[in-house]
Amino acid sequence: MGTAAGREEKEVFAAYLAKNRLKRSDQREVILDAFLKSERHLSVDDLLQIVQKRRPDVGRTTVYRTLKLLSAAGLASELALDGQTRFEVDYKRAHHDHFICKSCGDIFEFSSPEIERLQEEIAEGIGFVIDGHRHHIFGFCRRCASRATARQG
Amino acid sequence: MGTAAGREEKEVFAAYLAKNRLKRSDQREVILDAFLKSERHLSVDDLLQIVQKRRPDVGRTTVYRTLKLLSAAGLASELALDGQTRFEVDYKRAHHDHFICKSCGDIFEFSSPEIERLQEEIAEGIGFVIDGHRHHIFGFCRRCASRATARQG
DNA sequence: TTACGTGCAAATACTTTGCAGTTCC
DNA sequence: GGAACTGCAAAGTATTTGCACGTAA
Repeated sequence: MGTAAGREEKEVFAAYLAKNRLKRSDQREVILDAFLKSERHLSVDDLLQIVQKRRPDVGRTTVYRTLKLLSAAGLASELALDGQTRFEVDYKRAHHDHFICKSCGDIFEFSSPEIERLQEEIAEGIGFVIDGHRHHIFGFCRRCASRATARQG
Repeated sequence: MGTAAGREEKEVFAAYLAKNRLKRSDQREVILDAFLKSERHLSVDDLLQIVQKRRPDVGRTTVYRTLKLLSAAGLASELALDGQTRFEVDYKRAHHDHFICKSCGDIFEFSSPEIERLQEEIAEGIGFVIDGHRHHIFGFCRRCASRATARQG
């Protein structure tokens, strides 16, 4: 397992390590593998727990450090959410933003070329050069919203 | 000073305190006054420093607590930025979002009814009920961008 | 064999909380 | 007079760093 899935990502990581004269390690391999399989928006602790099921001796510090490497390698991106950082797989994925349910915590992705275009327009107007953005929309997902409605009558 | 400017906001705060059976205090008054005058995006420490010029004995804890009250009273809103929370005056202000310069740290506001409308459309499509959003655009402000360009040639 | 990686513990940064004393109503 | 407010110090999170030891190349 962990051989076929995410093969390209693993190659990218290996290349990144080589290019920067860094070394491979079992820990990094296990962490990357777990991360690629997860396909979600993970906190460091989420990932640590998954990883420790396979290798209980992996430390939290190493997860932090590896996630940073993965970000640098262009495989992961960070999501600053209310004090906790979450990470998502971000290799050859179209840019997207997030709906975040305040009730169940679920995160839904969306993307809108129209919004991106409007951003650019506004930025140009004030001479601002865009380098990235984070667009978080908070509220209630379909399920939680209908549950709340039901409760109210 | 601090009597004419922001009078309405101060009344709102007084009303909020009364309604919740809370008490006024010199500290709260000084903090609110400094906050209203600042007209910017302040960290807790920014505000603490300003406040302490007038009342050196005001503690950081009280600033934290008062800003929370101001948020609850609808006078301030929080801006989660890279681990530090910033606060801005937010009473009867149109909703807006932020450009954040990665070089000088300056924050510029913008708003776009079009973007808001698009958000709503997308949300409807997945049955998501929007309750708020944060749209941070990172990059370089006019001044920093031109400086960088100049440096490169 | 040497530079890099690891885990632990300590340190840091931001924020909240417990508590004893003070102030408002 | 009693509940609320204050500041300090301590505790609580999330994250980073120093260090002695282990390991890949």
